[in-house]
Amino acid sequence: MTQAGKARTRATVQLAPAAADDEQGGSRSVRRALEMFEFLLQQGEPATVGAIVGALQIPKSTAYELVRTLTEAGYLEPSGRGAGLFLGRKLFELGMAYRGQVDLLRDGSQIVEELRDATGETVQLSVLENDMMLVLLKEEGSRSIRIISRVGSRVPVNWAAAGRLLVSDLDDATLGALLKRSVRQSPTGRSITDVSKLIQQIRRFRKQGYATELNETNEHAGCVAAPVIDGSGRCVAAISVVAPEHRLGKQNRDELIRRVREASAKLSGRLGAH
Amino acid sequence: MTQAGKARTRATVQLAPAAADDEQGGSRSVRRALEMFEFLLQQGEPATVGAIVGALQIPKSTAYELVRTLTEAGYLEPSGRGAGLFLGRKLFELGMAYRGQVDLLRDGSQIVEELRDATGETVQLSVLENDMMLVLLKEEGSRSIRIISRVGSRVPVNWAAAGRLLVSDLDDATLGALLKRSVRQSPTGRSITDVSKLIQQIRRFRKQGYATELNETNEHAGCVAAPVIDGSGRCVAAISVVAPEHRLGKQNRDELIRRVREASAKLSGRLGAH
DNA sequence: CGCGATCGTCTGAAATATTGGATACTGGTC
DNA sequence: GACCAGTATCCAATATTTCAGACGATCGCG
Repeated sequence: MTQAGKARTRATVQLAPAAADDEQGGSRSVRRALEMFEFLLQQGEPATVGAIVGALQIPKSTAYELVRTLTEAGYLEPSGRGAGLFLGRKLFELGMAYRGQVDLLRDGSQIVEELRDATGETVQLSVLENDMMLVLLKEEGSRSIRIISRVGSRVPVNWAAAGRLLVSDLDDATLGALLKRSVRQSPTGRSITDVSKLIQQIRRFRKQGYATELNETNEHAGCVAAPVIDGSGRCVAAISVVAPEHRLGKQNRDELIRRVREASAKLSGRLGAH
Repeated sequence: MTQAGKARTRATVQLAPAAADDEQGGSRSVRRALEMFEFLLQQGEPATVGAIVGALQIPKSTAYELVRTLTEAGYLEPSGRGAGLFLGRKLFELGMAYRGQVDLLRDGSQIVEELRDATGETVQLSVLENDMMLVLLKEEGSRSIRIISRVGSRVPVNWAAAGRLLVSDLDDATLGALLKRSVRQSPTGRSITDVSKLIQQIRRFRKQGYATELNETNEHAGCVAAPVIDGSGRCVAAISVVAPEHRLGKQNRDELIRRVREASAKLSGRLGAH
């Protein structure tokens, strides 16, 4: 067999720096299907097959074939209005099944909503994944503010109060390495990027039992976060409230801190923390 | 008659939906990956690769390959404790994205929870899909009862009060045909299976604005349901409360009916019904 | 300790999906 | 009515995945 080597004749279009998750091996079509999901997830809105082809750089015919398979199975569906496809209902069902299986989410989604209702602000539940903070749940407050993170988005841990709590379990060496890898300057340029300073701050937040942040990732907004601790004592998540600056005066802030800590303690209790 | 202008060049065989999800064509690996999801969804609990191989009847090597691809991408993940795999977090993220896009679910999940909190009973939101009733959302009540349907499960419309409302839009002919195809005897053997009787009952329920059922699918339990109507006047979903028989005495039942109707009216309003 | 059972990886031949381009079909514009 | 741009399907050659079974690694158990 002329095993023509692996000369990956990549269509030369060396566009983007090639996403890191460009693993290879295994079924190609499956990876592509997954990429389609992620593309739509990021978009946050329906896209036409043409758009998908453009974004993912895959052949038209293949894309149509894939789309058909996924659509028939309910994993994609034609957007209600307008043209284009979006994620399908089946994915919702699967997501709910996942939630039902995972304590953190099953109990967390309820507590996050309670906190949202109690404060009127946007509340998030985040975890650490791959050195970054991942927003798992978000409930919009009544007065919604533009916040940087959508559900599913990943941001460096130094961009948010919650992120700093999530890594507060690590020992100095590990933490330092993680920070060195992942720290980025925030949109507003106000977050701490110096690793040793960050470590100090993180230690303080942990001891304190909550963390706060103002204007670091978002002009005129800040957040208050508290750690969720599981049965083994590890910080597995953080609950945070995002609020506009003018509602973060001392009085309101103290109130928010109290409520956030209360909520995260409640969730920690449900996870078996003592 | 639509001018037949050009004879259908290619008899576009958009054949019947074929209840069986045994479609073929398109990427095999993708279909298999999807089957794995559905298998885990049905199981409701983690499974080993071996179990999956057995259930889906696919070659071992292929299964491992697929599992690896899916696991690396976060669509499957090793179950916390014990061995086995389960649905992964990514699916949760996608599910939430879907929810965020669909009014029915975005608003519905909130309203369902409110109703659960108000009544303490298990509340469901269901839709019609492929002749069957599909439970999209479920919130367990404080005193949980064994109910036949999990989220994602499909049951014949004659098994539940909600199901009967979901088909109440259809005209007699269509409704009759649907019933003839899909009606099954319920677990307790108590639900109506006679098509013309069912149609009568359905018409009555629709006029009444709510439906009830007792012991038909579940000994010692019953449910109360009300229709969710969208902007165009169609019944797109139904909210139902499941309760143990002893809490369905006239008084309690009337109270539940009132609350369910209230909740579904509220959701209908959010969807643009007038 | 050795046994059987399950888990997980690996291999090259066989089966299958993928690909680019041709080809219709749609809908809107001049 | 002709035309363009975008959408969607079809085709045969080819590259890729799939498959069966062999193999090593683990695990549980008497």
